[in-house]
Amino acid sequence: MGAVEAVDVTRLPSVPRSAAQARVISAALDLFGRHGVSGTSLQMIADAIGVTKAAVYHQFKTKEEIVIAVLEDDLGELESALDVAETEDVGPRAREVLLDLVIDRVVHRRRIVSALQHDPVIVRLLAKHEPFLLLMDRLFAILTGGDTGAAARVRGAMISAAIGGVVTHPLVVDLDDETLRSEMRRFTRQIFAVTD
Amino acid sequence: MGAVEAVDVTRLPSVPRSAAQARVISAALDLFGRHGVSGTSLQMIADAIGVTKAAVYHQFKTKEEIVIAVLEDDLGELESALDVAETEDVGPRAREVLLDLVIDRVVHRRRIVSALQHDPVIVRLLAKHEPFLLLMDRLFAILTGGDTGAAARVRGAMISAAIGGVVTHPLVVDLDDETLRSEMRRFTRQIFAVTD
DNA sequence: GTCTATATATAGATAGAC
DNA sequence: GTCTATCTATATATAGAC
Repeated sequence: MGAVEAVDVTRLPSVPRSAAQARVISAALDLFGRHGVSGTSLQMIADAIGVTKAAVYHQFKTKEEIVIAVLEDDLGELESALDVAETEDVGPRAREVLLDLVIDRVVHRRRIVSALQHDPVIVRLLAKHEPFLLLMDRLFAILTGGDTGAAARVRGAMISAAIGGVVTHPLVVDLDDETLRSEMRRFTRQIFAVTD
Repeated sequence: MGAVEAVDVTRLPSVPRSAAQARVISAALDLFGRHGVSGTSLQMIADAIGVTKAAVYHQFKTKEEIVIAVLEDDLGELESALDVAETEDVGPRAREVLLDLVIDRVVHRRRIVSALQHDPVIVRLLAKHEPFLLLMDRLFAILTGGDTGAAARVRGAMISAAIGGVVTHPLVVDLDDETLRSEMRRFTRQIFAVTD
């Protein structure tokens, strides 16, 4: 037998993209963030790149494939953050590392994150996407410290929702990234310091 | 001059709805929550009620008018909560009353709230809707206690995002409403008790 | 990899009868 | 208040040339 690479189904597939595919993904990510998936047409994506619809369809057979490609790129970042955090033992230290990485990630892309996270099309897609569900398990394990009681889960869910949602909140739109990031860190730590 | 009712532009218009209009609004609210505004067609709304598209268009001239009607109904609840909270002086007590009312509101409609709040079409609409912006000012004034510093605003925004987002979070989907509500209250109070 | 051209379905919206 | 029928624009998607 030849050297066949074993595929690790517990991890996101890392498909190599052509330059043309990368252009589609980048334009789609921006438009999905601003208009939602349903509010973004193939024509809008094509116009943003400066090609025709047919050229986009040459790269991805369907619109859904574009959505999946966008999500795989996006979730790759989250997977990396989890890999780093898991080098620490499960516990407050791993949680702190993870939250710092996640906060960096959402602040850096604050114009896009919130809308994407709640888009009904994306929510539906991810709910049946096995590698994503495994990522969420890893994320929540660190966030709750393994505690599966109602209190720990509500706390984890609220902090997760807070971090994902705050970056586009009207109350903080005029804050610069650095201020927002540091205040988010400070407040998050304060919460854990007290409720642990 | 006759008895002309003065219109209070600082409050939401309370337009009396016919039964047919109420049916449209109710079906639209449900569908917007599940598919987003862009993902919901007039045909879907008509099918949900059991009439034709033309019948829906007889009640509302455009799709946007339906969205606005849905939001006015929805925000009416928020306005009532603010009216109640503002009978207390601005301060921790008003904040506590407001948060309890808002938590009740989002838990009661947990399947819908989160998607609606982040829908790009709705966000755009509300950003130029004066009565809504005034509601947000009142909400944030109570939430921050009038403190306009970065720390207070990030805290207010995170708590606001946490409450709006937690109710549909995967970590808590299996919790019943009562447990979720009481844990949300407990955690929210704990945060304020420590960070005030 | 990108183009023109086209097929097919469905979107939002209106006219006019009952 | 609801219907049938229809208009126009745009959606996803494909065929085939360069």
